[in-house]
Order: sequence, then C-alpha cells, then structure tokens
Amino acid sequence: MSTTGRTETPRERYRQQVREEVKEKAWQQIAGSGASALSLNAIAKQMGMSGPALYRYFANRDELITELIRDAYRSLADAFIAVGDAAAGRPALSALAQVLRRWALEDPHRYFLVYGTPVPGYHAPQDTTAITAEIMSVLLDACTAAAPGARAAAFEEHLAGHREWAGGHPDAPPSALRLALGFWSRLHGVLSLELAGHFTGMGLDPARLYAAEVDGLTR
Amino acid sequence: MSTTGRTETPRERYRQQVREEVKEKAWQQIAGSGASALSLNAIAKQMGMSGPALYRYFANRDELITELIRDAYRSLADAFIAVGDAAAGRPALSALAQVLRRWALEDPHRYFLVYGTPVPGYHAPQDTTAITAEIMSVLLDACTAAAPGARAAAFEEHLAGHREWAGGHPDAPPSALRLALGFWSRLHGVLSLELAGHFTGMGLDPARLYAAEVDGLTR
DNA sequence: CATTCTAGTTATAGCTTCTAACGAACACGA
DNA sequence: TCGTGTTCGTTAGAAGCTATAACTAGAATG
Repeated sequence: MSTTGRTETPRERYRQQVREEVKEKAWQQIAGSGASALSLNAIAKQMGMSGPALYRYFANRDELITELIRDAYRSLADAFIAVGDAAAGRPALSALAQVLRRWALEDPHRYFLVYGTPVPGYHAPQDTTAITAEIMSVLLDACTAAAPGARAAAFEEHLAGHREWAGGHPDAPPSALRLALGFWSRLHGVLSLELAGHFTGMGLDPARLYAAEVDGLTR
Repeated sequence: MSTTGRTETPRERYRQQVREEVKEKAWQQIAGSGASALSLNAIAKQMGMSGPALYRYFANRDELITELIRDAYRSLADAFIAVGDAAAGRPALSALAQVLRRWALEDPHRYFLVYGTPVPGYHAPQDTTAITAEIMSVLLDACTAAAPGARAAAFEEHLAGHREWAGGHPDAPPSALRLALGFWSRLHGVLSLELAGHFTGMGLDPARLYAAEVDGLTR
C-alpha cells in the first residue's frame, strides 16, 4: 500500500512515529488556543524531551504548520471523496454541504488553519492545490448532476472561458461551474462568519441560514 | 464636539497624539506582515523610544490590537453610513456591496483583523457589537427597500421570531431580514476566499463572482 | 518654591525560535 | 565480533519577544 520505500527500516518507522506524535500534540495545542499560540518548545516538553530535539523532525515551525495545513486539507478532501463514492459519483449537493459543515464545526481551529487568515510565512505547496482540485472534482460531479438549464448570465459566460480550475471536467456546462462556485463561496461565507462568532448575540440560528443557503442554490 | 473633557490639558493632547502615532505604526506593521507579527518593541524602536515606554500608553499587546480592531470596525461602519446618507437612507444594495468590497481590498489585513481568524486573547468589547448594529442598520434600510414579496420560506419564519439583531427595524419584513443575511454571508464568502488566496490559480475573476452574487440577491 | 504626578530610562525575568557543539546509542559492513 | 559512520538527543547560547520593577528627569500643580 505504501507508494515509496517498501523496505522500512526500524529507524524510519520510529522517525515517522515521532513526527506523528508531534503533530498530534500540535493539534491538541491548536484546539486549545489556535495556531498562532503553537509552541515547539511546549510540545517537546510535553513529550518529555528538550526543546531543540524537535528540529530533527521538523526544519522549523513553519514546516510543522505547513504539514498540519496539508493534513487538514487532506481530511476534508477524504470526507468529500467518501461521500462521492458512497453516492456512486453523483452525491447530492445537500450531502456535500452537510459534510463541509460537519468538518468545519468538528474543529473550528482546523477550519481557520485552512480557510482563515493566511499565516505570514506560509505559502501553499503544490500539494494543497492538488488537494483542492480533488475537492472541486467531487463538487463538480454533484453540480453537473444538479445544474439547472443554462441561464447564460454574464458570469456564466465568463466562466465558460475561465475553467482552468475545473480541469478534470471539460464537459461540465457553465451553469454547473457557476453552481459549484456559488456553493463554495456561500457556504464558506456562513461558516466563516459563524465560526468567527459574528452571529453570536444576533439571536439567529446559523444552521438554519446554512440550510436556507443550500436550499437556495438549486432553486 | 468632544463628548468628554472639553478642557484638554496639553498633556492629554500629547498622550493622545502618541497613542495615535503608535496605532499608525502598528497599521504599517500589520500591512506588512499581518497582525500576528505585530511587535510593540519594534514599534517603540521605530518611534525612537525604548521598549517598555509604550506600556505607558497601552496596557499590553492585546489592548492595542483591540483598539485597532475597533478602529477598523469604525471605518467600515463610517463608509456604510456615508453611503446611506448620500442616498437619503435608501442606499442600493449594489452600492453597499461596492463599498464593502472596496473596504476589504483596500487593506486585506484590516479585513482579516475584523472578519478573519479570531485572535486568541481577544474578546469583542460591547463597542464593536454596537458598531455592528450600526452597519446592520444601514444594510437593513437598503434591504427593506429592495426586499421581494414574502416567500415565507422556513428560514424566513425562523427569522420572524429571531430578530434581536434587527433591533432598530421592528417593522422590517422577514424577507428583508433574509435578504440582509444573504447579502452579508454571501459577500463575505467571496471576499474571505478571495483575500485568503483560494481563488488564485483557479483562473476566474473574483470580482465577477462577487458581481454575480450581488446580482443574484434580488432576483 | 515644594510637592506630586508622569514620561521615559535601564535591568530583569521568562518566554519563544533556532544554531552550534557535543555525547551516546544504534546500524551496518568488514 | 569489531570498528565506523549516521542519527538522536542533550546542553549552551544568541537574538527576539512581552511584561514588570525600580529609578530618574521633567512638567504640572498647590
């Protein structure tokens, strides 16, 4: 199953194990106080070893965070793909919406790590753009199934000529592309406002707004 | 015009002046590397004075950031109010959308300070919720003017019973409330994704998506 | 003029990331 | 089985940060 290095030396095993434990502690710390408060030193102490030891496993703080971001992306993509597979490649938009919301609420700090304020020293490796493409692919499958008839609005014409992001779906109609973008931006709109607390004290139920936005997508 | 302390001693004058200069340098620093990299020490050095001097003006780093957030909120509210006034209390939704987008693109770091990942030690003072109410008030004015006929969807019924956030507009129909929330969440959806760079490399023009979302609101 | 209040200073504690130099344990070929 | 080399973890230390404490020079005030 492993793509590379079938012959795993015990050392590489151990090394991978430690890296995994570091990331685990990192997630715990992030869940507590957010990514900006992540401290390599604290993680090391928590693991019973002394500060600089971690630099054998991660070149620096940014590399650890980059790894965490990639894993977070991966977990969302996996959840999307699972829904797609379960629906034989034609998932309902509402199902994807539910997965997205669950994923976001499950760990808001993880959501912010991916979709919140960009961290200063970080630049997305090609990795993550590839993962985004996986997510978009599942979403586009759902959208081509659910797309309404062509309405040929100005924006859809624009999309017909700018579909690099829909690489694997050369035959998806512009209305499907538009639907996918609407899905993505509207739902992230609700989620980011909700998770940042901008609805608290307003009295309304964000889940209902979310549901209403999902509803309004196809109608 | 000043609500308190008409007799400003020269000392208070100076004090206010220094606070203002600190905030100015802080914004410069934030524009450069984001709020997480904001350093009181660096600001002090930049102003030609030594580290701890700034603690005469701000209790700690969080207090400075809180102040910056409040000012950022204020600037958005002022922009909204200006549009409302210019339109004699009935601004077009498209005009508000344009102001919001302009404000966001003008200084993305300022946008993230308010609508991005919440900063750990910060809790919104009552101030900001009051400012949010001002913003919502202008938005609701626009929405009652532009609201379509009642469609009585489930979400609008929910809103009819949960309108604390629309305090100053007791007579706004649920369809207007729903329109305001759609405006707010959809446009923030596009903006937060765009400013965080999630559309780069996708080939599409976020401004057009934004325009399309504005368009779709009332139709 | 004397007192008080305040803005700034230096020193210091405690935290962080990260580099450098060293010791000890392990893996592996002869 | 015995070197030899790689790797892990250590301590020490530089440079940066927030924040407090103690002190001094100057302005405002009675």
